[in-house]
Amino acid sequence: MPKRVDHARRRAHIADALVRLAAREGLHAVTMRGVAAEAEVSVRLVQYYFESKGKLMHAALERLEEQSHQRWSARLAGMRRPVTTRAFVDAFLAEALPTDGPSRDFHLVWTSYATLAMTDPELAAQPFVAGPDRLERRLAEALRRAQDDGALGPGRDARSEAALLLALGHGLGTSVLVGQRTPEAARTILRAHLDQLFAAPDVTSAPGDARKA
Amino acid sequence: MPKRVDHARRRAHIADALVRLAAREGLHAVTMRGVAAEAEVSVRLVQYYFESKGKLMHAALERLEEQSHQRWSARLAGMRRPVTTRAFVDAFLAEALPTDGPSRDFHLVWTSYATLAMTDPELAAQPFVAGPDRLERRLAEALRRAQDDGALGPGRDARSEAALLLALGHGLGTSVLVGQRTPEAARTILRAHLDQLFAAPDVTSAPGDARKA
DNA sequence: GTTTTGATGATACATATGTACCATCAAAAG
DNA sequence: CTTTTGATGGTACATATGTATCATCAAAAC
Repeated sequence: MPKRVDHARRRAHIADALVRLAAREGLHAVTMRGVAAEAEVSVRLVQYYFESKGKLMHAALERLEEQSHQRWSARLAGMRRPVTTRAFVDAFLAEALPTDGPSRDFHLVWTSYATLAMTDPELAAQPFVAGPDRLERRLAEALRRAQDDGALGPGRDARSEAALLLALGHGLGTSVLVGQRTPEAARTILRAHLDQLFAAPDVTSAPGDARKA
Repeated sequence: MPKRVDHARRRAHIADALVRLAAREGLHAVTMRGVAAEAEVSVRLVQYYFESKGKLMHAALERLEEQSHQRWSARLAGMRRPVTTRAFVDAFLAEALPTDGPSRDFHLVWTSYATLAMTDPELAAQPFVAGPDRLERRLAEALRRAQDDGALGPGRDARSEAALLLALGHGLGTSVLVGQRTPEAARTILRAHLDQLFAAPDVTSAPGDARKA
């Protein structure tokens, strides 16, 4: 047998090139030749590791998802224990907004894919439903726990609030990507809402929560 | 002089065809030939009334904006006077979500344009900032009036809440377009938030009766 | 009636793009 | 060494697409 190569590595390299290209020039401008150039490989190689452009697009989307999951896990792992509900939700929001470069790239390309999936039946809409759905369930669960602890305002529906937070995150993220708002402004709005949501009667549950001046 | 034609009418006809096509097969699938076929005219005519594809895209976007403004005005005009703040905001939300067919088409194509504008410097990002900005100011103004009347919960920042509502509307709209949520579910979430926002203090006031000083 | 000119049609052209095909190289197996 | 085969390069081909060019038609102006 001749030289063996780590296929997963090559595929990841090329998929990353696609994401970079899409983040820079738009997903609509992604082409086989463009991806090959960005990855600094020949077009043939892109064909070799991904049968067709459709497969490549799917693979890049899966990689995006994987990376997102990875980033989220890393952030969770880096948090001080025990993780309060407020801290958990704060972390979620920080990840939900396009702040630094990589995050911006991720959100931009992800949004592009989502927009594409609205009409293209080839592109499974599943990732755009399953992913957020899972996050929504986790968030709802966290909020429910907070509610049991009395940290959540009364008359709140955890499920509904979780869905709201997710939608709000996406909406604010879009406004940032379009250039309407700065990440800081978006963050401020989000935090204000959280302060309202977690408006405790008089008790401050855990250390590390932000206080308004 | 030979036969004269209403250029504005022809341009509107073709632009509408583009929007229909984009709503059905995606903005990325919009092509000169496709638009011509959808409008049932020759490609030459599309070239004749719009110099290039870029101009056509710009024109269609402007038309979208115009139609949106038109729909909003019509809804406002159809409301029973006097228009309470809550009713105003409700109307805004109803317009912000993709409910019926035309609304869905509008939001889908508008979102596609916005996604495109994130990377394409040709497409002025201005419409995606100026439009929402204006709406945001109007909303903020309405909320401020409501606050003066005591209809808004205390400790609320009208500006911030207006921005939140706009972002929330977009986020929920996207979740509907992707198929994650039904329009009804989105509407429910939105209404729940509004109920919270307009939660009157223990003052017993008749719902829907926001009197002006 | 002839001319003029706005409106419209058909088509050619250069280019971009996805994909298929053929060739080469090098390392492992015999 | 020879053979085998995974990895890679180069390129041709069919098609789609934006745009330019040539042609036609009909109504208004003379």
